Parts: sequence; C-alpha cells; structure tokens
Amino acid sequence: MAPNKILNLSVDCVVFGYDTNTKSLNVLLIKRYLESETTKDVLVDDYVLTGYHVYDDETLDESATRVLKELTGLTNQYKKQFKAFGNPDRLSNEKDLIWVQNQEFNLRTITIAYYFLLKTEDVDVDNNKYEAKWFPLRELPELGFDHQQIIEEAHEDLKTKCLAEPIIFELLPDKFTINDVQDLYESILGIEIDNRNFRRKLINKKYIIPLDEKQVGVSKKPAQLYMFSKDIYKKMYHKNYLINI
Amino acid sequence: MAPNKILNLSVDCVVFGYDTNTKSLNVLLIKRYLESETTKDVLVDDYVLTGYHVYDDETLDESATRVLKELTGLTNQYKKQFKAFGNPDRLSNEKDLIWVQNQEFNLRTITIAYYFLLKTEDVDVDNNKYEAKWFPLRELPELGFDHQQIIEEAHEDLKTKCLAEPIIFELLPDKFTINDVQDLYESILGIEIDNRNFRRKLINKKYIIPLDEKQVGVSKKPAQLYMFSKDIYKKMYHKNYLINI
DNA sequence: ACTAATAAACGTAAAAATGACGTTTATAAA
DNA sequence: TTTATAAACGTCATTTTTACGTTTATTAGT
Repeated sequence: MAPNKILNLSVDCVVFGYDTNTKSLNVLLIKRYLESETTKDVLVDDYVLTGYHVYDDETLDESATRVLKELTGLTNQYKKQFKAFGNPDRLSNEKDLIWVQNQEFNLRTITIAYYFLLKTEDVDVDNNKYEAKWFPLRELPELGFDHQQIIEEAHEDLKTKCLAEPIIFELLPDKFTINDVQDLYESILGIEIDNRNFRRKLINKKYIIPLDEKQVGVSKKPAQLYMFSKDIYKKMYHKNYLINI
Repeated sequence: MAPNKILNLSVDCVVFGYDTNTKSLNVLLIKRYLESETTKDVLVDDYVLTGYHVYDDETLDESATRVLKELTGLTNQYKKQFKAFGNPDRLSNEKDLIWVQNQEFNLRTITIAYYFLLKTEDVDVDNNKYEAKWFPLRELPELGFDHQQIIEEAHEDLKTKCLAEPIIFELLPDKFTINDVQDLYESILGIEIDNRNFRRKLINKKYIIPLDEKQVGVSKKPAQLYMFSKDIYKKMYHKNYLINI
C-alpha cells in the first residue's frame, strides 16, 4: 500500500539585496551541511533559502516576517508573497518518510514563497548565526531542494513588478545617484538602458528629490545624490493606467 | 489544552468570463446550501468559488485544472496561480473541529487560489451539475468563507496583468470588435477610455487582424470584426521593457 | 600648475505616441 | 426618404521616446 501523505506547511524567503559597488543583484542564502550519522559521509553541502515551518497560530505573512527577522533582525521590509510551491515530489527524499502508529506516511511540504527587498548594508552577514551569505543572482551556488526554481520565479516576478511600481528604491541606500538606479534596473532586467534618456526621465519625476550633497571619496567627478519620496509618490494619485500590450 | 492543528490543502478557482452583450465582467460561482441535520434550519445559503481538496499525487496546477474541468468541462484555459490564503482562522467554524484517536484537532485549510479566463459561451450553465451561475463582479451575492476577499485579490491581479500582457483576448470570442476590447478593458479596470484614441492604438498592433467579416444582426452600422494572433504577438520578440513608475 | 582620463551632466532634433477633440459614414428602423 | 445611432476616420498640439553629440567637474599623474 502506498504511504499516506501528511501535509507540512512552510514559508521560504528569497531575500534580495543590491551592492552598488559591484553593481550586483544578490540573494541571501544560508549554508546547509549535513553528515550521515553512521558513516560521517557528507550528505548535502549546498545552500538554501531561509524558510521555516508555519506555526499553528500565525498567518502566512507573519510567518515570513518572523523568518526574515530571525535571519536579519529586520522588520518592515518590502515583502511579497509571489507563489506557492507544492508538487507532491518536490522534497522527495528518504527523510520524508515518517512512521506514526505503525503506519508509513509520506510528508508533502507546501511552501509559500515570499521575496523581500532590503538594503544590503542593513544586514551584518559577518556576524550571522545562520552563516548567511550574499550570492550574485547570476552566480548562485549549488542549491538544495527546488530553491533554484523558487529564486528564478521570484526574479521573474520582481522584473514585472519593478516596471510598474517604484519598489526599486527599497534596494538602494537612502541617498543614491541616478546611475545607481539605472545600474540596478539593468541588473534586474538584464538589459542596457541609454544613460542620457534614463537620467532625464528619472529627474523629471517629482518624487526623485535632489539633495544638497554629492558623492564623496570617488576618484572622478562626484555624482549628485538623490532621495526617493514615497509620500510624494503616493500623493500623486498613482493611476498610471498605461496599456502596454 | 488547545487543540492541535491538522492541515488541509485545497485549490480555489476564480473563473472570469465576459458577456459582450451586457458588457459585464462575470465570475462563475456555485451554490452552497446546507441544512442542519437535526432542526432542518438553513445553516448556509450562499455562493462559493469552486475548489477542492488537492489529491496526494497531483500538483497544485493539476488540481486547479481538474477542478475547472469538473465545473466547466474545459481544459487549456488561461490559468494563473495568484495567491495562497492560509490564515489560521480563515475557515473557522464548529465543523472544523475533528476528533482523531480521542484527541481534538483543529483543521487549518490552506487554499491555493487560481484565476481562469475563459469565453463565457464555452460554458453551458443551464446544464451544470453544480448549479453554477455567472455573477457580475460588481453585483456579487453573499459569499461563503473568505471568497469575497479571494475574488477581490484575483481582480486586482487581473488588473495589473491585463495592462502588461494581451490576456484580455482570452475573455473575448475569437471574433470581436474594437469596441468589445475597449468595453472589456473598461470593465476590468473601472475606467473610461477615449474610443478614438483606443481604436487607433489597437488597430496599429500587428497582432490585431481585421477579418473579411462584419457584425450581423445589429440594428446599427455593423462593426468590423477582428481576431488576435498569439503567434504574431510571440514572434514580435515581446520585450516591452517600459518603465512606468 | 598643467594635462590627461573619466564619469557626470547637459543638449538637440527627429520620430513616435498620446490626449483631446471634430467630422463623416454605414446601417436598420421609422 | 428620413432619422437615429454607433462605427470609423481625421486633425492638431503636446508629450514622450529614441538616438545620438557635447560640455563639465573632478582626481590622478606629470
């Protein structure tokens, strides 16, 4: 008789950060390292997204927020639930067979996947109990489970979303240059944008505010710094109903 | 002692259809009618989305497809998984308390919500074993569970999606008029569009193909019929990376 | 102090798209 | 034949986009 399935509910968090120096869109991953109890062989030696079982009394959003806080100490970051992954075989390995009351059960894990956007400098990776590490999206390490796929789908969702809403500023420091914004768009979308046209377009936005400050410590002409005003953006009654098919 | 939670996994399907005659964006709902076994009182008399428990050996997508097929007989419809709903209290009522081996368990139901886009005329509602009925999105009946919220969130996702991709044609008959498309956009987005400008914009698309046919049976000047070519749309190398923030 | 190198910042002109309208046309019903 | 009506076409000013060229401010090297 085929084993019965027992359901398990978890959240997984794709944490995006952007490094303005290397111009790299990064994902925060944690190390997974397991040895066999008997042979001391290494069973897995790869990286995974942070995730956790959803507690009985918490909502899915609360669960994701909790996981992020445990990992980074941060709350109030931009968060989006983008997809549920629950193929019957998605975590299939021998460890998922469990026995209850002399009956064999097969564990099926449904994960609700979120992505978070945060400022890289807000996370202290050197002092992280999970040994969390940033990896460039284009140079991901060996990933456990179906986490490669989850990251790819998060990236796709992010691509769409950042074209329609100014969420890109969640990934940038409070003070940024126009070129920072352009570089980040190019990293996310994988395209090249004409700098002069992009610059004009962005500067004309009312919610992109020039500061009385310039870059310091650069060995070229220092760039003007700007900030993003979420307040002004919201006040603009943002119904940009542009049909773009 | 608080009861333990047992997980239950389901899919719910928001089925959208569009009536070109009444210019109404509709949702397909089924009747829920339950009497108390003892008193014959009516316990619930409302409508719900179609949904079902996810079988052990099927994927989430397969489950949604199965539910739609049972309801409408249709396969290969446009389908999108848009959100998971799983608040601990979302289906909370007395029926969710179950007893296993003399222990009290509380049932927590996670539902993976999909929406489908289909052509109204493909569904025979008069001959439907679930007593399915179309309801205008703006005049929904009393809804069970949290299905009102699920429909609203499906609608929001549809709004965003139809601005970025030509999924609107999934809701229209194969042969449609320019005004049909405009009316549908207006229904979905809840806005008014200038007919002359919209017409010009749409006719200029290579994938909107005029047919050698006109409307019949109308008591006014019959409109030109068009079709949408998905092939041409795809071939256009569709990277409309328009930043619209 | 001058010069070279470089990225930042500004500029321009043609083309395309949009917004806001007015006008003409084909059809069925009266 | 006339009338009502929605379909379809047209126009023009404005805005946005595309595709480039030029100038400027700064640091580093001589």
